[in-house]
Amino acid sequence: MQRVTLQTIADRVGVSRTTVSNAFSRPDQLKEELRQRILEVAEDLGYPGPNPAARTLRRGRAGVIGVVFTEALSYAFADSYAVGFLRGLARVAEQSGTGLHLIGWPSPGMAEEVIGDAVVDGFCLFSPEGHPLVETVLRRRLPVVTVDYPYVPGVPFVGIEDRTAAREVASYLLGLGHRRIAIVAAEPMALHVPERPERAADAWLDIDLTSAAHRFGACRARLAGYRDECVEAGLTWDDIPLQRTVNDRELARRAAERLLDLRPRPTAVIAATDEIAFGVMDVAAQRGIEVPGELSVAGFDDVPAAEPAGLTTVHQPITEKGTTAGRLLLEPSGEDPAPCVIMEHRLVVRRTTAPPP
Amino acid sequence: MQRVTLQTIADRVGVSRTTVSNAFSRPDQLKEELRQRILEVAEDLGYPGPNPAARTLRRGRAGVIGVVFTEALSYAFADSYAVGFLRGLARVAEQSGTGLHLIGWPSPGMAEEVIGDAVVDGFCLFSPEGHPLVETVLRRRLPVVTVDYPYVPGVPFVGIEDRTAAREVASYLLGLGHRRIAIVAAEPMALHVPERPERAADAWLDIDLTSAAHRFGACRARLAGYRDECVEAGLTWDDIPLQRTVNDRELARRAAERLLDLRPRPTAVIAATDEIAFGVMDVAAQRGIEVPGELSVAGFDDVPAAEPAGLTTVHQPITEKGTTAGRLLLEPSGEDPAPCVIMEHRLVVRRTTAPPP
DNA sequence: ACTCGCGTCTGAATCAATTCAGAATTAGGG
DNA sequence: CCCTAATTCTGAATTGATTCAGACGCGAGT
Repeated sequence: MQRVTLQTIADRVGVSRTTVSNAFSRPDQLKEELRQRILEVAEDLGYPGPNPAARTLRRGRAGVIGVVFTEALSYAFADSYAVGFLRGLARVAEQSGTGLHLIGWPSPGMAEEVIGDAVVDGFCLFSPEGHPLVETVLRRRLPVVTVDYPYVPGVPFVGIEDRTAAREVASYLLGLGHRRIAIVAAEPMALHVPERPERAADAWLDIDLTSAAHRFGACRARLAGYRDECVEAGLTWDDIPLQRTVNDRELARRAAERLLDLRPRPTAVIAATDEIAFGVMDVAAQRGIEVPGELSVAGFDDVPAAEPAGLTTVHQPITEKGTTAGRLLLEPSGEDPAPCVIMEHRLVVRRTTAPPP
Repeated sequence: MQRVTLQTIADRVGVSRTTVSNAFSRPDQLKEELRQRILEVAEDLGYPGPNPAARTLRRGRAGVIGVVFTEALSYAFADSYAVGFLRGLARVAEQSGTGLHLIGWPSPGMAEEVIGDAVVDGFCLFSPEGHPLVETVLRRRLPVVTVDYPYVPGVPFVGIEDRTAAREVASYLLGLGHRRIAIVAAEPMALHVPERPERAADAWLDIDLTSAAHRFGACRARLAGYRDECVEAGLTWDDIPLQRTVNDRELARRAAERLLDLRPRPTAVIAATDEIAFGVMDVAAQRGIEVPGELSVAGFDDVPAAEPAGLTTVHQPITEKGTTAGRLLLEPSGEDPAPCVIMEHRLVVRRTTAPPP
């Protein structure tokens, strides 16, 4: 049997295709009686409704925005920061009847195709620092908003002062008297090479300082902030134990193990994200190291689990970032230069930090 | 300026539209040299790549599946059960380069349109018990898989034995010696009317027992299970304190307050979901009621936060449900009758339950 | 009787690609 | 030099709707 289209119905009812189209999309354009008859025939024939692809093609509007993650989606859903962001984004998207098309980066090459094939009206780039996907998305020449770096000229941006906030964390711990501070940095999975020597981080880090102000990722900015503050306090950067990992509790545990194996053991660990901080605390708990008695731990993001866990961290308005990004995308201001929203952050001191023993 | 299409490029290069199309989609169909020239001109003209809507229309395949929630999306992202499920679904979707189109139910009417306009190859209905959206989705006549009820004949299904599992929870608490057991049931937001008298639940509940085995929602099945077990143990159903709420920690607190106000106070509360159980524990903590010393609390789902919280609950394979649903949708077996996957569950006893004081 | 306007409905153009049969060109072998 | 086969490219049909100018009939106003 042939597929049922508007034409099938039109032929059956004895009206034009246009009229059938109107029956579905513009009820005021035809007599109610005829409309009912058309709808009835449509039902009889098992018509699934106007084909969305055809409709989108003609209308030039999809009613969907794409949200692009630089990690696999299955991974994004494990990250409560990403989920909180999505929550905010979903809120504004829903209000305007806009759908959300989620796109992850499961493997090189695959996402490029998905992005090229995404039937969307715009993209939200989530924390895509230095990721090849940025190019792919920009090529589509659709409205874009970037969240958490990089700042691309001409593209609206939502973020916080990561570097400043990071300094505040370091400053607070230094103020408590910590001198043996260790750092766990986060980097995108795509760039993560577990075997690489950790101090190669320096090259990675240096990019921050030499290139244009915003041309680096949030987690690199945080690392730079930690460094600024430590160096200013008189510590030697090269002596500060540093581990790099991805934003995943499980993987972070390995990095934490290496740091807590050091002798003398650090008295404080600064983690670039809460998720990583939890990994550090897991290892501490497992080894019977008391937090904060013997070890202070600080995170970043203030995800929902941070509060019950008593984690000292930097609070940032996660869902508000989502709503803001959504609004920038759905109600483009046409401003020039593109709007660049920097949101508030604040150091939240809880129960995982204390003066060194 | 005109929009740039394949034709624009074709005219400029002096080849046919077909050849330009091939340059993008079938590189093996033309000489590399010509292809390079075409790509160059495309770049010059700012061509954003083949239009996905047109491509989808012609190919008849979108490479996207729709995931339909019966609550607002912003709400789904707050529910770690839903997020865990999505995580599993995303895993298999990504492997086959399939995108995820998330659709919530922000308000009546809106979602219908979004579903009708969704450019997708199939739908996953997430826990849509008795929801009007089910009809809307089925009308699209695309492949569908349902998760957690209702079981629609002919539609593949993934779920667990909610009713049996619920009995196990009740049985366990009864076995500990509890007799003053209270229940907090969950129902979809769409059906939730806060002012309605609680015992009207009976009418709601009775539907379970009179209609076909699977024709009710997961949370109703759970409630039925609690009842079965309590009644069998000799309790009078009408004497058991019952509150209904939606699956939200915040809202659950109100229900919990009402239950913990009762005199004599229940010695155990069974919550239909973990999220609700957390709400109950919040209130208990706030009032200084000791758990499990003075009050036992049991949940359902075993979301990630349940373990650290020590919550006694029913474990179900959340992400596996997602991967299974994804597979049923992406690799349709064509089996008849439609596959109906019932996954394993297991009562996990932790630290929130103990014998009554 | 004529025109104006209104409510309904139609026809043809359009959206931007893919597909497939076949034409034109090139290459190789005898 | 010619025939065959492979390679490279083209034209026309197709995908399923929306859109807009205009046709048609009908009642009201002049």
